[in-house]
Amino acid sequence: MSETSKPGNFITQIIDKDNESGKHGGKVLTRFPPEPNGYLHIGHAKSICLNFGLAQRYNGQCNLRFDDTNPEKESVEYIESIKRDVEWLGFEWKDEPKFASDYFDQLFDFAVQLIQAGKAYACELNAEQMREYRGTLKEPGKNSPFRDRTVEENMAIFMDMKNGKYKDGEVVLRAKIDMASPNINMRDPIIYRVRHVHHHQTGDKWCVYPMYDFTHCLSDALENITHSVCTLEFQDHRPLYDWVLETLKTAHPQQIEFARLNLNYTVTSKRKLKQLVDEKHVHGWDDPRMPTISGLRRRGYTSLSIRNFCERIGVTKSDSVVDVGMLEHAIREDLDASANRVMVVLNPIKVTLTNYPADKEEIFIVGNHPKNEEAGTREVPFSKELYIDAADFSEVPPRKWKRLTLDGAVRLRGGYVITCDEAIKNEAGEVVELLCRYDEKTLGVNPEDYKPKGVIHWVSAKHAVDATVNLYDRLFVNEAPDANYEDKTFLDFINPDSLTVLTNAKVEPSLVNSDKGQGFQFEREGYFCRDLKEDGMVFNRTVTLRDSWAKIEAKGN
RNA sequence: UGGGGUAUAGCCAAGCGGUAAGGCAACGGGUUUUGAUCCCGUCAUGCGUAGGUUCGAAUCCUUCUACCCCAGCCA
Repeated sequence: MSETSKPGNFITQIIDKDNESGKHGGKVLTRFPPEPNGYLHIGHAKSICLNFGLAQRYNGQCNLRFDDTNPEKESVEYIESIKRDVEWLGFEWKDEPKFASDYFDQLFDFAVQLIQAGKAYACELNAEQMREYRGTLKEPGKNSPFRDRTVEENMAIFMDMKNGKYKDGEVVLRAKIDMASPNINMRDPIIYRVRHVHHHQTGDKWCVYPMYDFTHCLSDALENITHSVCTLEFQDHRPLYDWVLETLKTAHPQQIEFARLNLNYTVTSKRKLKQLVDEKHVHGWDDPRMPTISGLRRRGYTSLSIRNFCERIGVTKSDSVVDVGMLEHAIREDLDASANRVMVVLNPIKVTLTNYPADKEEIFIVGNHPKNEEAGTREVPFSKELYIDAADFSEVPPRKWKRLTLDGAVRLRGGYVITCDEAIKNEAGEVVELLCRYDEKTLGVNPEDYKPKGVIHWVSAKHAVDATVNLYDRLFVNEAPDANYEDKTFLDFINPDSLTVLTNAKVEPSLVNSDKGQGFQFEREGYFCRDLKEDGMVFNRTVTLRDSWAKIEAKGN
């Protein structure tokens, strides 16, 4: 049954109808079929959530299949990263991961069947001639001079192709369909080519490799896939998909196309992502600024937030561009509920409490989460000298200022109310230290005769731990870096401030015991996570908190 | 008339002949020891255009328009 609280889409409607008519015997078997030629990105996450989600919804299953028919571009490193990413997203594929290359023998036999049925032929047109014979979008193509070879001749050549008697590019095997078809994919498409290269799975066994259009439909059929979900650009390939399966009389999965994900301020094309990595505009595929699954993970995105995001954007056939704000909302929502709060001073300025004993120390018990008691408490040490953020003090405060200022009082989060008496400056006129008084009657209670302006975070200087904090911002300053511009490429839109490294941050001591990858809310600053790779105190900003003060400030006071 | 698709708010998206869901964003207001969260409220007489059918149309028909994809021995 398709009983579920989750909203459906046009694909679930198709499946519901299939289930009513008993088309696939009520079974649902989907597949996620990446080519292992790069790392998975947020666009793949949409496809993964869709395919595995469909399987879950209908109590079916989903295969992970590597579409590895073009070995030159592929590698085992990519295969491993893809498995890791799919698993991390929280999905389980049916049985062992599958490879199109597992079917090379059967695919070869299918090609032989086509030849024997007079539906495929060996063609020795070179690439340039092939293009000429293909025709154009508006003009029909013309038949290859090799189109009417005998079955025997085609068989002999195909065997010679397989046996290495041809060099790369000398001959191909083509399906014999219709050179005048208005659909270019049907103009005798190439189904096998000669390529003397090592394959990461099959080694040197083969020097002929099947093309996508021949491989994909048959792999689906061999696995008894019921619904073969792919992106819109394959719509024109569906007639060929159906032709191959009908001609070979195999099982016949239904190809269904949906719109791929586009995100503004982001590029999601493997070619461009690879370029960012190769040209070192970022520090690798898992750079936290990358829209790759591994980049998002290192940035601090949770798999739940990505799944929620994919669910919310929906599945349709219309090209659309989703606002990255939606992604940011998804991670804020998850982390607000799940991340423990902690105090970290990003740009420290010293505060000395003139009326606090020099040798005194206190331990405050502070809640880890404002709405979840089960998150427990932690000990936060307090002493005479503290750090607060430079941005939390202003000598000449703007209107509506709710932070520290001369003669102003403010609550130290989880601690006392303090009042600032004096700002000490260096020769350059910059404030380097604040002399304040604390009100000993204000621990846990509000003062009776005056009202603190606001609440700021802090850390005890003596107990603070130094940390490096990577402040990440969006990688591109242009909403559509991917679009075609006359004189600019996406590289021209790279945000020069996409990464700001703070090396002087002061974190509260409890953070020393954090785990790599663990997410926190640095109170009043944003959500951060301990870096997955670095051993020391290195934190990455996942996303800022929503900031209504920034809006007020921007409007001018 | 090359073929294949898509058009609902700033963005995503429900809707499937009975009178425009929801989310994001934005904007007001309330609560708050995070300018966060949370809560309350506002936000399409309108569904790409122009006609038609109908008691009734975003939904059916016709016209036009805009945008996306296709001429790899890539997937």
